[in-house]
This record gives sequence, structure tokens and C-alpha cells, in this order.
Amino acid sequence: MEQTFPFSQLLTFLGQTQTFAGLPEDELALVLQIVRIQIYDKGDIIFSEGDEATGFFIVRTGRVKVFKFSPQGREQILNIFRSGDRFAEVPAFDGGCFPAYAAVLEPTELLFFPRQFFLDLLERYPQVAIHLLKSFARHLRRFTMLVDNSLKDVPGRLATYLLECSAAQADSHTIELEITKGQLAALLGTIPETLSRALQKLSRDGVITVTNQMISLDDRETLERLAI
Amino acid sequence: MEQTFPFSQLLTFLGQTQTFAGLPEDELALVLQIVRIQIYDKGDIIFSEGDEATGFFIVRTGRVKVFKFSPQGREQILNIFRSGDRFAEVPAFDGGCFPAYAAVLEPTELLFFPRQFFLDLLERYPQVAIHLLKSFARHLRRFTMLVDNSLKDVPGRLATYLLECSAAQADSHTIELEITKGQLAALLGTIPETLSRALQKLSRDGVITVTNQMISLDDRETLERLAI
DNA sequence: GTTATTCCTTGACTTAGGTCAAAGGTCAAA
DNA sequence: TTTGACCTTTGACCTAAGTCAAGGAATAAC
Repeated sequence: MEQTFPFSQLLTFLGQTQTFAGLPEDELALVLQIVRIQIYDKGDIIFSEGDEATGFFIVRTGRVKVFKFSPQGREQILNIFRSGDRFAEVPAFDGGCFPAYAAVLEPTELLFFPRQFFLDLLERYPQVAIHLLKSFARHLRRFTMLVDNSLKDVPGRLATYLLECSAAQADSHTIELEITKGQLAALLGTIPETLSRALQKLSRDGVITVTNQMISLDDRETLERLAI
Repeated sequence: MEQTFPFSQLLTFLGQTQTFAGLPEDELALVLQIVRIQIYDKGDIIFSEGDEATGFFIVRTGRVKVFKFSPQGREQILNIFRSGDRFAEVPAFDGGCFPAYAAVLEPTELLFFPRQFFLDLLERYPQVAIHLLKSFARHLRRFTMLVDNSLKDVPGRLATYLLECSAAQADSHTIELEITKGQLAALLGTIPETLSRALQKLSRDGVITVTNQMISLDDRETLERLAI
């Protein structure tokens, strides 16, 4: 599960992440002495809800889902992280338990940073604290949006997601789902059957066209009305 | 809406808030030159969703609810703030818009701190940044719990609330609702009718006894099972 | 102490969306 | 290819919880 990688390659990668951008090179080299590389196979669990948080992670390659279970066992995905994203920094910061599960969606390489190193870094580099504040603020806004979403019905959440996806993919008319529909259902807080019916209804009404992983947004106006 | 107050009284109050605890007295005095006192009547709106954030607030007396509306106009309370609590620091920090509404539940005095002052304070006092990080981390955990709650059914959310309330009130057998049942419904993400029926069912099953604003927790075990 | 609000409860009804079950698709390994 | 392991769709059904409407409590105002 752990192995070594070319030093310079990692150095370049680290310098490009939001977390470490702007740190002097000798500090980056120190960071590299501490980071542990973790390799996971599709489906592997990184940590479970309630586990003691020992550090935070940066995704090098692959994708990670952070999720919870409802009392009936339904999965709710909170976030999906990709290359360059950092996750689990809140428990690493406050020293509490992980409040959710994390698992990889495909073969994934993670960089793991132990908690104490993280806290030391905060002390040595005040700009890291400021950056972390910004990141926490972003997270908080994202959560507020999640609450927003929970007030909408499934078609509304779907419309919101499609428009966000389009915005992220340069406002293109046709977007590609980068996750399975089952995963999308879990991300939208519903189940595959209900998502399937919602997609079907939007297709029938001429709002979207679905072809496997590709979705064309044919009637943006209706989508925006649904997303409110 | 604005007036002056005895200087020393405010100084003592500020020094006791989490936000400013530990700051030297001369700095506190500077803070006092900048703070504005705002007086609101029951029901007054402090800010609306989408308003530009110009600063953050600390509750001096009274209570404030922060809330959103669902597309159908149902109110969802995100948080209720009391004396000493600080709110709206995320928009004040990142300079974005307020992501929700804020209104007062009863006659309320607020201290308002303009955004620029706040940012200056962060720069001058790194410990304020660290403290803010902790506070953001707490907020993030609270939001995670809110997501948790949205996965539960209404009796589950009610049971969770009752147990939390009891824990906050020294684990007492009988708790006092400090908000109306209508407000509790909005806090639990439901409507008064549904809350009324949930309370009635728990009473019928001998789990709780409801007398106006007082609720006795007669069967903690069942409550904990419901809250999962 | 009486009126006027606001708050709370109850009943009948509706509906979004979850559950269960089964049949097609799709894709990768052998 | 063919096999098997998912993923996705469809249909029939059920249930939690929202809507509407109306009557009772409780509290505040006069």
C-alpha cells in the first residue's frame, strides 16, 4: 500500500497544489520527507466514520468519495475529490474523529500528511493558516449549498447538478457524467431508480437528451427554473 | 436602531466573548471604537440571503435565527444564536454574499464589526486566525451533523434534538424548550403539524411527557435508538 | 378580565419518493 | 466470443410527511 516515487516529480506536484503553493523549495523538500504515499484499489475504504483522525490527504491520482449512511443504509455522498484536492483537514485540524466514510472510486494514489506535521506547518507558516481559513470558508459555503439542495426535490437537485457540471465544463451544451448514475444518485441524496425516473421525465419533456454518459442540456431555461 | 452604551460594561462583555478573549485591554478599547450597536425588535430582519456581507455580528442580548426558505416557501432554521455567539463570519471573511437570512426572535442587541476591521484584526493577531480556524472547524462539524439529520426521519431528528438539549442542560430528565414548537419544527426541517404528531406519538408510546414548554425524557433508551 | 393574536393540535387528503422485484444493458475478464 | 459482475431501467406498491382546513389553547394587549 505504500511505496516511494521520484522525488522531483512529487516536488513539482506538491508545489502545484493549493495547499503548498508558495512555500519555499527547501520547505517543500522537508514536507516530502514526511508525506506517505498510499495506493488504493477501487472500492477500498480509506477511513470510516468514527475513526480517530491521524492526518489529512491530498489526492495525487484517482478519485475519492466521502460519504455517510442513512439509518436505512442508504448512501449519501458528501463530496468527490480529484487530483490536487485535499480532504479530511477538519478532523486533522481539530483532532476529532472522522465524521464520514472515505473510499476510492478507482485505483488511487494519496499523499498522507500526519496531523502533528500539519499543526507544526500552521505554526511556522501563518499564510498556511490564512489559506486554510479560505478553504474552510469555501467548505462552509459548499455545505450551505448542500442544505439548500436538501430543500429541493430530486428534479431540482438534478437540474442544479447539471447546470453546475456545465459551468465547470466551460458551459458546454453537452456534458459528460464522470461518475456512474448510481453514484450520481447517491450524490443527489436519492436512489438509482428515482434518478432514472427523473432523467426520463426531463428527457420526455425535451429538457435534456441522455446518451449513456453524455447529457445534452437542450432547455437551459427550464433547468434554471427547476434549480431555483 | 443604534445607540451608545456604558464603555466599561461593553469592555467586560467583549473580553468575555470567545472571539476577543485574550486580547490586551488597549486593543479591546480600539475594538470598541469601531463596533456599532444595533437594536432590533422581535421579527426584524438583520440581513437577507444574497445581501452583500459588510461585516459580522456578536449577540449581546436576545436571540437570532439564521434560516433559509425551500422553493415552496417552507422555512429551515440553520442555527439559533444567543448572547456571546458570533455569526456571519464566513461571508465577512470571504467577502461574498450572505447565504441565508437572519432575523431576531425577540428584542435583541447586536454588536456589528465591519469587514475591513475584521481582516485587519486577523492580520495583527495571528491567534485570532487560529481561533477562527477552530470556530470554522466547529461550524463544519455542525453542518456535517445537519446533513446527518437530513438522513433521519422526523422522529429521529426530534429524538436527536431532545437528547442534545438534555446534554446542554446538564443531562436533566426534564428539559425546557427555549423556542416555540413552530420554531422547533423549522429547526428540524419540518412543519408544526408533523412535529405535533411526532411529539404525540412519542408521548403515546411513553417515551416522553409533554407539558407546554417542558418535556420529560422518560425512556432515554428508546430516544437513543430513534436518534441512531 | 376580556379581547385579540399567535400558537398548537387534529383530521382528511395528496404526493414525492422510497422499496421490492425483475428484466435488459454494458463491459471486462477468461 | 461467452461468462459473469455490475449497472440501469421499468413497473407495482407503500409510506412518511406535506397540504388544507378548522377548531382549541395559550399568551399578550388593552
